Amino acid sequence: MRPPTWTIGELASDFDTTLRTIRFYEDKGLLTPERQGTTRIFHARDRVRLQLILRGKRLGFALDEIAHVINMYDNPPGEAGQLEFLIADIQTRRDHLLEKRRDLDEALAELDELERRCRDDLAGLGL
Amino acid sequence: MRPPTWTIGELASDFDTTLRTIRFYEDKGLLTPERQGTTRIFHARDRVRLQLILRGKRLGFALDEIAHVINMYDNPPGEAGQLEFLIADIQTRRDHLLEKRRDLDEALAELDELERRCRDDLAGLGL
DNA sequence: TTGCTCCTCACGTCACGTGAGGTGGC
DNA sequence: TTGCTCCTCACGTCACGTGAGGTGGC
Repeated sequence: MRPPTWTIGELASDFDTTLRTIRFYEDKGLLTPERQGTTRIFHARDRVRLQLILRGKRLGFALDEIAHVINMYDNPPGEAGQLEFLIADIQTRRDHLLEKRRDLDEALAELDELERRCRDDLAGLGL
Repeated sequence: MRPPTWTIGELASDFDTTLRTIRFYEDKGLLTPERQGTTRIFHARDRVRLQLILRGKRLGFALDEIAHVINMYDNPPGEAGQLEFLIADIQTRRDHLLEKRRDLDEALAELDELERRCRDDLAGLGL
């Protein structure tokens, strides 16, 4: 039973992204695939990291920030002061995400309102 | 009673953005401020549009898409076929936003989990 | 041999950031 | 006169997109 591996093309289609993007993340040090000759071989760890990176991007974070977060996640510090610092950091990130959720809910409400207007207009035409 | 107007600096600080960003949006045709000499004067319409643009950006939309949506919003079409097309468009946009909300909730859950691990580690150190 | 997937440059693009240098009214 | 805010280039940056040209195993 070998642990599973993936090619760059498999990861790209699994997560609906591009080869270029994955290579770019490697170039930035966010992914560290094994090599067989020139070809990249990805292991489970990089697969998980890619998923986290892409979700971070969809939420509007910069790559620097994402790198910071997934590295925290990979190895939380062992010292008390650093742990407390990390907990504070988590709190501000949570606040940002909650703000983003308010944005989202407002946008959804406006789409509902716009659809309602459209349906009213349609009904008006139908007379 | 004159209708209110704003300078570029006022809008930038009200919405926590930069002069450069606002000028860039004008350059792209998303904002159309009045001019007094070279100085820009913004009216209520552009203020509202700026708010919508910035929220769209925070949600990760491209400027082209945002332009499309706020123009729909400004003047919904009068013809039945176009109205139905717009309603379908609204539906796919809503789906995208709901997907984004799932991303958000997952990220929030993981932050909670990370914080829990940190607190456990802290408690372990405290013995 | 043909297809398919992989590779490395390297220039282009989108959405601004960041000075450089200058103007206009309290 | 000094400060403040406004202005227009224009080059830099971040996160990739998009070919150009080439390699390697079924």
